[in-house]
Amino acid sequence: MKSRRDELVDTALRLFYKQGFNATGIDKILSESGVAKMTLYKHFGSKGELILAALTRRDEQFRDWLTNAMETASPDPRAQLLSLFDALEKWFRGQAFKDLGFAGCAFINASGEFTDPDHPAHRIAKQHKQEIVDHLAKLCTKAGATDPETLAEQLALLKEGAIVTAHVRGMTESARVAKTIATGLLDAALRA
Amino acid sequence: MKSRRDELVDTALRLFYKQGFNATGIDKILSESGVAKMTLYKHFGSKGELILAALTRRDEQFRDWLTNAMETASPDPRAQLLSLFDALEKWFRGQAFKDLGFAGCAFINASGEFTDPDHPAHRIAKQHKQEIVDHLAKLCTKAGATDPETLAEQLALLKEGAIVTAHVRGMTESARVAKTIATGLLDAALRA
DNA sequence: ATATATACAGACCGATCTGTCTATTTGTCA
DNA sequence: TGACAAATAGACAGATCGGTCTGTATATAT
Repeated sequence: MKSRRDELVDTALRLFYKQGFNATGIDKILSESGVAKMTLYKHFGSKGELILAALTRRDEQFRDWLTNAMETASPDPRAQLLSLFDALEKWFRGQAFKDLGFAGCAFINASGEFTDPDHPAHRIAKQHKQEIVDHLAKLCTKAGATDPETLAEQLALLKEGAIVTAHVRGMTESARVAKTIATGLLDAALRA
Repeated sequence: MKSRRDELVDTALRLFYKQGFNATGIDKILSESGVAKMTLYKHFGSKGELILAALTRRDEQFRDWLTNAMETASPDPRAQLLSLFDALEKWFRGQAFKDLGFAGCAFINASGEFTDPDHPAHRIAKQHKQEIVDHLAKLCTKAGATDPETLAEQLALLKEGAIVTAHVRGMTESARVAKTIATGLLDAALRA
């Protein structure tokens, strides 16, 4: 059973994601979640803190989904790395987070609204991206890459490019474009 | 000598880019540009139209800068394609648009705030990205690629990935990561 | 010099924003 | 049952939002 706090964070995440952070007012989050205003300000000191809580929730949710999708795909680390792009394509098609759909990456969007790198929301976004790179690097090591950090950075860059292309241009095939490039990179890096 | 309209669009672009669209109020644009409110509403029917004008201006400005940087780099189309990533790195370092600096891609940011693909601002963003892909495809053809469209999509995806990585994570080296991958792609595609 | 277009300053409007406050209701546990 | 914590509804404040309006000043061109 969900607490009032969870109800708030989930509703906030959904609205922030679909309509933007600054464009989403507190009152809409309250009415859609059925929570009273004072309850919000008891759990969070301000709208800003609710934004951070929503992003933190998204970080957990997204990384859990991604790591699970990759682990499920195959036991082989190389195949797991490639399955990243299959997972992305499902996401782009709206098959990953049913109540959210696809509206780009919440952390890219947050960085676009809060461009200052020191803004707390931007920091969370940066941290989220870094944790994904770290996860990829571990897999690259397991796969036997001679320079796992560099390979992980390359794969992560392909992932970001695919997300942006899918969102801005509505091109869900971007996942396959990225996967093709990634296949070549893995072929070259794991040949040794 | 700049018209009042240009003054408005330039100021609006700068503020929208650095602070976001929804977070930037009309009054701030007016006070910083020194233009009267009625003048704004004589030239533009609404804030929304000013947003579109600012994005249109950015589209011209950015594509002019990019094509010029690439043409200046070399007469060879293959080298021109690679110089895209050198130009990006200069941009990331704040050496491209002095009054604007680097705060990510204005069109990615716009798509993040206006997630609806049918929103006029999102449409402009999509169009901007498409025109860059088209330009790259022309260069790929000139370079002798057997499948210039696919190669252009790949290079464009690398570009988007580099931009996002540079902005969200503050990693200006992302341009070099992308360039390394692009070099491999060009080697393979132009070997024939 | 007069007509015309353009831009100015700034009051003003209704709506909406975040955040505060009071007073009431609900649920839990002893 | 009674006490206590948590959540409720909703009024309210102060600021800011986008947008309208009035009236004045400036500049150019005939």
